[in-house]
Amino acid sequence: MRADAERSRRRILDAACEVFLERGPDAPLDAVVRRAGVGPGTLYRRFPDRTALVRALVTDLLARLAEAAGQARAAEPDPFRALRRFAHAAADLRMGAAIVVLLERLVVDADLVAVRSRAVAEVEALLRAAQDAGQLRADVGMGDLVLLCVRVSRPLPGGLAALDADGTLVHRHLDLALAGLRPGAGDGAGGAEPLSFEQLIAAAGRPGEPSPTGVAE
Amino acid sequence: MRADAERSRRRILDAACEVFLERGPDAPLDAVVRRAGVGPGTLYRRFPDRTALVRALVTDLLARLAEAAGQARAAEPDPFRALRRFAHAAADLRMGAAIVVLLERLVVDADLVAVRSRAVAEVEALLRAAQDAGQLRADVGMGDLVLLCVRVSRPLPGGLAALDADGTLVHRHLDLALAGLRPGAGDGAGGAEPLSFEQLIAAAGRPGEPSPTGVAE
DNA sequence: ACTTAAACGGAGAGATTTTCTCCGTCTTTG
DNA sequence: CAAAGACGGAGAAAATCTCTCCGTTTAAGT
Repeated sequence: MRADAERSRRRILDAACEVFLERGPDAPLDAVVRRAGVGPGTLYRRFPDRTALVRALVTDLLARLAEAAGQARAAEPDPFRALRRFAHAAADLRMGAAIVVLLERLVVDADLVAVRSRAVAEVEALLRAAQDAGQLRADVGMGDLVLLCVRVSRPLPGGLAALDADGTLVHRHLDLALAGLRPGAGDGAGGAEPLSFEQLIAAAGRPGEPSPTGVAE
Repeated sequence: MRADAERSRRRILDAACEVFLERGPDAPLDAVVRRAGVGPGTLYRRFPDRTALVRALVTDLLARLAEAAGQARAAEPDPFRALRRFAHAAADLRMGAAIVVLLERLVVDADLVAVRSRAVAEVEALLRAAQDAGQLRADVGMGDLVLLCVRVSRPLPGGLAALDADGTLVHRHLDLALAGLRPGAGDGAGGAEPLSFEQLIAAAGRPGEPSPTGVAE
């Protein structure tokens, strides 16, 4: 692959990540094009249709997510700190959020299952370790962790996004939220069981929700 | 005002709240119409243009927000519990989120300043009381509180919204996040000063951000 | 340097979506 | 039960989005 082609691909993928994150998986590809600073032709040449783009993006992100989790585990002996480092890395890369936004749109084929399983396993290891060490509330599941990351690391709506151009606030709020996951912290977590990853996937894949932005038409 | 007119008005405002929350302040009014289950004529008769609708919505929400804060303060003697009650009420009413999404679009006139000041004062009282009682970290500002509410109570993206049709998860995660605001909790909040309300407003009103969904075009 | 194969940007046709008005019908209220 | 007013929806006009085609530019090998 030619060098400029590779560069374009990256720019498109990065732009798509941001755009889908902000506007949902039905965001105009036109917006991706503008954000990426390439011509429409370039996008459509490389990704024949929306699905191809989404699939490439998800695969890319899941791989990087698994990578980050592994690195966090290797770099931090303390289980909670490892988890925290991972959460921050995930936020930086806009990973959790993008993945969740996008997963629902895809027919999950074998390839995707493979890369997803690897990512889930890595993160689950982090979570388990922290819980086994008694450094993380027992009533917090993978689903809770992922959703927390999604919620905190999503770009703020509208002009508020400008508040956090450099991501300082995301990290600040992520730390605040993580503090709530320590064993001693606060009041019980307002009812309900820990949320598992399976529940998350089940909801995301649920058919019959026509609009991806969640608006019932 | 005729009874059915009043009913339509409410349905439109409620629908607009949800829709703007999910799709940003540029969401098609058409979507509001569909969600509200009224005809386009009805919307455009009552709200001549987008601005009129947004203004009415924001005013309505700010008033309810102030109301909720007052009630929380009256109902709970314990300052942290009062704050917590308020946060849950705000989440239920989708208030914080909607307000923040919308504020930026408006020329802030005297009316709006008045209703906004009242709301801010009420919430600030809650916050101060909790801090003075030593039940809330000192390094948390109004901005942090509001943003936390916004982040946690925003509808989840895409199909994930279905996970939380009844709002159970929002309350669960709100409690987790609030737990992170207790004085003892966790590690320091990843650098940075407390975020004030003024900073929030300044960012929201910042001109030169053409797209309200935050996509640079 | 030069050739060639490949990638690039952007104009623009066609399809789709969104805005907003007009009007015939139905509802509230006195 | 009459009149004033509200309602829904069809649809014209405008805006946006998708996707293709093609002349120009760029990278890589000789």
